[in-house]
Amino acid sequence: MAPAGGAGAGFKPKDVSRPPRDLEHLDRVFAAVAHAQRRQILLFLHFRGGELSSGEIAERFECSWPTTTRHLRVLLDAELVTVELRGRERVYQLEPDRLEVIREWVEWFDSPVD
Amino acid sequence: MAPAGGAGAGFKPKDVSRPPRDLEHLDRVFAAVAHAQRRQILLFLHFRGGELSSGEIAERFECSWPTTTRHLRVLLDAELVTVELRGRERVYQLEPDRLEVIREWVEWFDSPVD
DNA sequence: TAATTGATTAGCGTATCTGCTAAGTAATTG
DNA sequence: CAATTACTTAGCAGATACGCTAATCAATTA
Repeated sequence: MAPAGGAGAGFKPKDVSRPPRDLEHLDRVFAAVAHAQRRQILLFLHFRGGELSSGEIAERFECSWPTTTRHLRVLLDAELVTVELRGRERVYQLEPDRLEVIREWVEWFDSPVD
Repeated sequence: MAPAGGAGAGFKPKDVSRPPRDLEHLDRVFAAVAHAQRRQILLFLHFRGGELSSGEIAERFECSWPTTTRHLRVLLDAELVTVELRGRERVYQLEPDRLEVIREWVEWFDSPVD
């Protein structure tokens, strides 16, 4: 047990030697949800059934469409969403399982101090 | 049910008209944990029993002490830690309950889409 | 194939973040 | 009370983040 040098993802014994990729991933997830609009986008996706086009998402926010596009890119890089091209639309899909790393991180604080 | 405009804290019906203070708080918490070293500080505090002096924390990290002091300030502003003065030491205490807002936020994604 | 629609990319300005070193404050020790 | 110890504050430089508008690209429609 040891929440790993940098970010402390909640992993099991066998994962001890995981490459830094995971820490980078955890970092990207936390960085992604650090912005209120990106959190909103994720929730919006959830409550709208898990998938929405760029336009539907951009429409929902007051900032410019390109700004929303960039937020979507950050969410994509964190793998919190995926995209699928449909005709000339781009449909973003929520990947709720990816949010588990956050939950797991918080759960470290439930662990006995020993 | 509605995760509130900006950040979507998990709150119950009676909280619907909470002032923006809560959204600001959620924002500060997410911003605070967005940095790997700050996440490490919280975990370090947890695994060391919940309280440590500035020196003990600063010692643990490679960056300069003032840099760590500022990270601690961010954690304080997010109310994830508190300080207590003891002689010339400053003892930081973990406030694990404050992490609940993160858990609650993630739990929105467990809710049925309806 | 020209025009339209849906969306991204490019590029820029400003603001915030993060790191550093140097200077300052406050309690304790000699 | 001077020196030391423990820590924070000030101030600066470089990197990132975020918002915008203009330009571009790709699929459809006329």
